Amino acid sequence: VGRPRKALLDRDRIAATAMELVDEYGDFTVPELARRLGVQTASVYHHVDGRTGIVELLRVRIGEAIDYAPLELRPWDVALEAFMRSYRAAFAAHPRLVPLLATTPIRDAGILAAYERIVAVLDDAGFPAPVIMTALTALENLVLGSALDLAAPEVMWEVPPEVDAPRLTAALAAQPPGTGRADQAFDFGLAALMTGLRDLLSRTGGSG
Amino acid sequence: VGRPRKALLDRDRIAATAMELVDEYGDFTVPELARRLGVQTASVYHHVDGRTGIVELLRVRIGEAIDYAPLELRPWDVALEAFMRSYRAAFAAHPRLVPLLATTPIRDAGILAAYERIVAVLDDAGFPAPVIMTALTALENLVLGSALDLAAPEVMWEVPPEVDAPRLTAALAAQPPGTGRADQAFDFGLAALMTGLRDLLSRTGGSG
DNA sequence: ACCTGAACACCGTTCAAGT
DNA sequence: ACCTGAACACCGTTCAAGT
Repeated sequence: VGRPRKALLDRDRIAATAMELVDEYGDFTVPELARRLGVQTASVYHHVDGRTGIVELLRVRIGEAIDYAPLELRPWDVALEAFMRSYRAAFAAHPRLVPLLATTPIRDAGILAAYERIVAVLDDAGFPAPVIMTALTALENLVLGSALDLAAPEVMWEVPPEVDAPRLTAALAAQPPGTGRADQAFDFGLAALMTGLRDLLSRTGGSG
Repeated sequence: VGRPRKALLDRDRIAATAMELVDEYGDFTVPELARRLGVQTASVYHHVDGRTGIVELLRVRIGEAIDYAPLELRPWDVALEAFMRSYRAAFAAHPRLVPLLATTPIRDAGILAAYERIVAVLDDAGFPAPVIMTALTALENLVLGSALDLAAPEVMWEVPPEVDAPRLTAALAAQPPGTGRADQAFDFGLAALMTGLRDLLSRTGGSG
């Protein structure tokens, strides 16, 4: 009872344990978290700004898991595509966290710095200024939409027996087994967006 | 006190009022809902299967707001693109509902019937069976990712003053004013996916 | 069948009291 | 500064009691 000689808790341990709970149960509560940390619920509040603050810690963690090195690659489309893959991979490591973060995308210094670099890459490549934000938003939507898909149980794509949907059932059966449906959809979407961007550049921008 | 001669509540009024609350506040609680319905909290439970059941009612409502007529159009790409727009428009009418539904996509009879028809359309157009589910998933990801974007406050895309991101700031300033950034990103993404699908068909499928 | 009032377990959060 | 124990408001849900 009273302050221990060495602190029992710190933000890192809180974040790591919350992440464990989300990975296991898809969500967390502060009492649950405290129990796992071997501490009283109220103690947690001395280190973070409420439950919201813990979710923010998890958001930052995901942001830190993104590998920004691909942005150094050239030409622009190789850099962009590789970065988007690393962005999505960070979510894929903790799919059940995605719905908790989905309301508001990551807007920490790391992501903003990455976006600054992406804008520069697109700008230098010759994209017209008015479309750059459109492209960036479309790419982010792709990553978030695909990340949500990772969180959805595969059962979501099963046709209930009482529903008569023979061709949908056949299409489901025709999927390459084992290969992740979600991964393939992301690959397809990313390839399509990249082609769209290259087309756009050759039509409206370029060195001419 | 006791049962009234005519029922005060029904599922439709519950759903409509819950939708009002979500539109206004971005969420709802059962006591809030009961208060607005002029009824005791416990009364609500006689008509729906808990709070989860109410969310399901809202999910169904969104599904019913989708216009399936575009699926009758020809050729296949016109039908598909028009349907995806109507799908997304249903979410756009209640953007703040999206995060509540995001965890699990709509899987009611209407959507399954629509997907059955889309699969048929793609199949008849000549798409190879193994890629049809990939295409369908990519399209759904686009709609859900863009719908989440609708729910995000526009402030999300502001650069905090302490962050040095001049080119991102410039790109934000170069956006066509008034025109929805979210809408344009959806348009771009949809156009890119449609082009990707047409390319895929001409390479792997077709009447040859 | 449908509404009420009371109850229960649980959650997020605060705060005075201790070291 | 950091942990505890107790407290508070609120939420989702249940249930016996009434008509």
